[in-house]
Amino acid sequence: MLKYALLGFLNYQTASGYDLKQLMDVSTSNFWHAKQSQIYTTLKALEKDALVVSHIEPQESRPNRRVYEITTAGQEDLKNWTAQPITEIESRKEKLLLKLFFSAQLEPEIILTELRLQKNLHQAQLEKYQTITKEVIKQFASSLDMQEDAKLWETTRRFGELYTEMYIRWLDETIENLEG
Amino acid sequence: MLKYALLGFLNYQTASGYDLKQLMDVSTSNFWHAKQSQIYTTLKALEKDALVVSHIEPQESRPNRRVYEITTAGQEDLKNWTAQPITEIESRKEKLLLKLFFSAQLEPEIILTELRLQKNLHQAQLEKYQTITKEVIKQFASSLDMQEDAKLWETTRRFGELYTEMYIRWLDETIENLEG
DNA sequence: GATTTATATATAATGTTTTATATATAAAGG
DNA sequence: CCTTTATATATAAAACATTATATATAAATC
Repeated sequence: MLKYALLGFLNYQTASGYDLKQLMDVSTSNFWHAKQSQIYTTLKALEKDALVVSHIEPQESRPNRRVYEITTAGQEDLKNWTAQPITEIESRKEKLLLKLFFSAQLEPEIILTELRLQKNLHQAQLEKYQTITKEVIKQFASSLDMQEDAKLWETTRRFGELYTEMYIRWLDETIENLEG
Repeated sequence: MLKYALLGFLNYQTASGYDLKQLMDVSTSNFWHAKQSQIYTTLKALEKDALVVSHIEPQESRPNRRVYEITTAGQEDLKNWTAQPITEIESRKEKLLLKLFFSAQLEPEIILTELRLQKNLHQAQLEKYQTITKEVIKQFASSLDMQEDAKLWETTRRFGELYTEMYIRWLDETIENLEG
């Protein structure tokens, strides 16, 4: 799947592995993230499959950049993928819930401390979605002149916002439940 | 992490790989799922680490069962893990959002069809959480006489409910957005 | 002046997860 | 009667993802 995230970005403009890591961190990390090492190895695999090509861009006083460009085959592959409907629900993995499920023997105070910490983290995250992420989308929309595309980007930001609000609500309910 | 899901269940009662797969499917699949093959290989690894022990339970007219039992070391490991706080936010992967993010070139009707399909799937899922999952928790609570533990199980079910309601709300918003 | 952060790529080793396959029998459904 | 579903375990192969490490320089911060 990372494959398509990378092709998706390269379909807008050429980019290095370093660029792509940063792009993902500020835009898709809400619903798709990757480590640097995976991005670099996946780009290499994409080039082997001729879905992208790269060339070295020499730099003075900075390490040289390997800049990737999507090929026609890459664009086709990407379009095929986006047209393919998803017919199931995505399954989640939530370590916190797993731990909670098996925490009956723990002191309630220990659980409560953890839930309160999570609340702080999610409140900070919510603010990021409402300020930084919103701003980043605006910036890209105007710098790339992609107001139409930005509407879709905004829906994914909105998901992050709603999700985090839901999470905080669930934490509040659960905290109250354990306190009472 | 699957390791702790398995230890967590075995801390309640002995079980075979087959049992554990079924248990997870009806209880934790909302926040932690695993394939049969991973469960069997992880159980084997746990036994190698002496966190569980197994013995064969012969059956007539059914394949023999390999029944696992948690060891004292396993119980300690589990307790250490539950006591260890999680200090970050869990990151999600949502294929649908990734696809949507890069779907600007697609016909809006194709996107809308997909979102409407997802709405149906999530509505069915919501009903499951509100009926089947709720009932399963009640059953386990009374058959194991674990009313206190069941309160925690219920909070995880509630997460699934809230999450799915949120998802449907986001789908509604997004559908309206693309229609308008 | 020393440390940290940012720029930039690359790969080895390890860990996690999925897909696929093999085997065998009984019960249930069409 | 035939097919599917349920019971039950096991492993190989592949795909996906994380952790760790190496290298090098400039800018920013303490």
